[in-house]
Amino acid sequence: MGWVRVTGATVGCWLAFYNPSMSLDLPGTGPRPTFPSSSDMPLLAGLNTEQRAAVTLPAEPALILAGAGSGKTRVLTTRIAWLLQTGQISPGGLLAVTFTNKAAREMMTRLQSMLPVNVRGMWIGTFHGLCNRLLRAHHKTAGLPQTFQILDTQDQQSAIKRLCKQFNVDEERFPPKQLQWFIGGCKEDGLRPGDVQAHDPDTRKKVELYQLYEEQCQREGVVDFGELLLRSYELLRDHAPVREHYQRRFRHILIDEFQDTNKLQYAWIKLLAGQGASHENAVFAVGDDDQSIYAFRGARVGNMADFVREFHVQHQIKLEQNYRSYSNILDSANALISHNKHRLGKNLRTEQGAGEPVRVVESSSDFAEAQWLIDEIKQLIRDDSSAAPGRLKQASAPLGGSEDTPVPSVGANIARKEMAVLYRSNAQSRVIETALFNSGIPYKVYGGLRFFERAEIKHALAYLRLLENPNDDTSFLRVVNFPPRGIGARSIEQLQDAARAANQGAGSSLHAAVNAMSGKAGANLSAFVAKIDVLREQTQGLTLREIIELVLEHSGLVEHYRAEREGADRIENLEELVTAAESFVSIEGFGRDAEATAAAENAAPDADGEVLSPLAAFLTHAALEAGDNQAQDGQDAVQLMTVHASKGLEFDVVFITGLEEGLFPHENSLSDFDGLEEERRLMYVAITRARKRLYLSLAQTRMLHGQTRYHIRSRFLDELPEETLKWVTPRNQGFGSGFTPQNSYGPGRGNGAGGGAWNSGWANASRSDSAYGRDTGSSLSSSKVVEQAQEAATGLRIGMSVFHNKFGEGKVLTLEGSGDDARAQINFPRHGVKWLALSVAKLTVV
DNA sequence: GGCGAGCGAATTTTT
DNA sequence: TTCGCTCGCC
Repeated sequence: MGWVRVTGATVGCWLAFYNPSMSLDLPGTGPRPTFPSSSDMPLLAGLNTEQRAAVTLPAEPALILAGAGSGKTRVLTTRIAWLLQTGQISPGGLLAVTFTNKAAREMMTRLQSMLPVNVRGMWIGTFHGLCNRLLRAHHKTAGLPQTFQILDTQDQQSAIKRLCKQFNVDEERFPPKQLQWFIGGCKEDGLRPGDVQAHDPDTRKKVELYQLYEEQCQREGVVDFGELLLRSYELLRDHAPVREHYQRRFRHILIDEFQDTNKLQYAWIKLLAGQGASHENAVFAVGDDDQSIYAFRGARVGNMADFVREFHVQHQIKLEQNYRSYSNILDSANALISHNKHRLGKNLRTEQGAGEPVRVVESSSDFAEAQWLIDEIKQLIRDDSSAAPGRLKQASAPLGGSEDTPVPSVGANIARKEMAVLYRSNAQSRVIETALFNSGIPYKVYGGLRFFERAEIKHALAYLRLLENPNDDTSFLRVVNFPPRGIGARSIEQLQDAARAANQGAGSSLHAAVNAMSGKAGANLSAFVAKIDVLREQTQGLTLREIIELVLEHSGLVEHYRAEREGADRIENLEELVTAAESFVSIEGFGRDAEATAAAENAAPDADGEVLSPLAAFLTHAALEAGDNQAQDGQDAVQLMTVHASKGLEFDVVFITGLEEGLFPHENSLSDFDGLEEERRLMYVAITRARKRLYLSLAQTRMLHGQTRYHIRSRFLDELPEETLKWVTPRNQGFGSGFTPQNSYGPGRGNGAGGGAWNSGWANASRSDSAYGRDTGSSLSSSKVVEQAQEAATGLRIGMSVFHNKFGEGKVLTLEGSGDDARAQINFPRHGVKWLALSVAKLTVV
């Protein structure tokens, strides 16, 4: 069965992220029914043995190791539904945590389709969403203003930059980026400035800045993402009544993607679960250590093992039955991941047949790779009527069979949106995009700016935030002179000085400091502040929509963009903001509902009883959910994304591109063992996205940072079992042999059995270049001349494989000089890139 | 205050 | 190569 994919429709569940409307049924106060035997329950129909076991586990800590495509989300949601239906828990008594809003939404949508339950009241959401909810309900206890604003990463960076300027920090020595990373890291480890061990001057300085940053945030009434978690962790840790209330309440805690939790998140869960306390709530953790690909941002796979140990987990269930892919694909994935040392151990299996072999294609360049991709995609889209002989229609016969038997071919009639082109890094998409664009194939790239991250939207939000919280200096600075109103850097500097000096040196917000300003600067600033203050008054009692419309008009934003040449899109987005607010309100039903909601929430001890205004709620929503990357879905388009972005998705056809050493695995990750293992897990994720057909592709040369780079093929290709692969282009040993781009794949391709076979060699470089409307011919040939000269002088060629006594086999990357001065840059897979003087080094051509 | 030259950096990313 | 940021000039 397919996955329910929720796209675009962000409706229905916003409330759960910021505004509680839980029912008051606490565990223990509800009925305590007897459980029907599991086989009677329609909920459980269609689950396999392991899935069913997981769903119906008793209320004890459990770890579900859920392989790719094993029905993880289904198990999680069915578990919740089962707990509810069997009366073991009331909707208010469970907590379900996900990493993304999308996952939370999907869970709620599915849950709703299983049970007639009001998911809006349930505590299902992201870590950040739930922490926000806790902090809003207990803002006084947590030491925050009720209307605290949330800084996203951009805001945080500008806040740090501002701080650095103010304290004359040398930004060369302490780049704001690095400080941001440092602060985030401390918070993730649960460390306040006073807790950080600093043994060197640099660290001491950073800690000092961390301290100052905290003070700044506190003064301004803003919290960053890390703070949301840490503050809520501390709230629970330091306030027993609050902690005990929630511990009593959340008898079941379910966590999705457990392998992605960081240290603080795990600690938070332990607190809520009452781990180590007299009674423990049932933590149901679902995850896959093989799909842990976020160590770089703090995820700790080790949490899985810690969880098993610390919670004395008795129930570990592996979901290894895969419902997605054919076995050639799964066997490849299994074989690859078996090269990792640190694993909990798991092997995917399928009842579908072998399916097609995994196709491997080597091209001469990234351009040729893109061109090949286009041709292949065209072939796949093509209607059956024009399909080449040997290509079968989509399988209707029983699936399976070896490579020899007719295989369920996906050779034709594949929807574009069922094809995904994956790459390791975003930079790789460019060439592919250009090629797709020129060939007129619709495509959609994931990544990039999201709706609420767009400059014009952030400007509008800044005005709105100032209405809610005039002390928000980040927002103040963002719009004080946007649209331009004659307030330059000098005025702002003066204002900042005044703010610092205010309150006997304790400092004040910029907004408050405006009074102290005089002269022309003072007049302009006063006018701005007055505008904000008037707007605040004018918007009293208005609906959210009216507030935003008023602000857009009076801020001058719309007017400003109207005068701009390319402002039309921005105005459109601003209009979209009104629409977003509108639907936000209509879905949340602000008003009666919110009152009731707050009342319910305040059942918690020490809860602070105000209702969040619709505007404040909307601003929170905007910060916690940045919105879709690209709104125009609905169109049938080829999907382009990084491997990271593909996690959790699946497609009939998957192209994994750029399988070259240095790219995938990425060179930056090669220095340490863990890095390489994470790259391998990344590759594992990529492979397991494919349902029916998988292509692995690599290019011998690639434009990177404006230079042509030579790569050898990824070690991952060599880690795949030969019998599941089909090398569509000849498999070279190493590299080098026959590096002559004269070969063309010519007109006769695409006629092989099983489809996609291709005659020989690589795409003709000039041909593919012309397809992009670029003429790189001259530069190609001139560099070729140089190459040839060097070849003659050294006896080596770029791309050639050579053998060195100490370093082993390597590939020639660069040649320089001639005669005794001749040297070569050689990439040795085991020893890295070396420069060798050819008069000294003994090299043998392989 | 706006614009253009010049410089440096350039995995992966959600909240 | 290309993007984003800073700096300096008009």
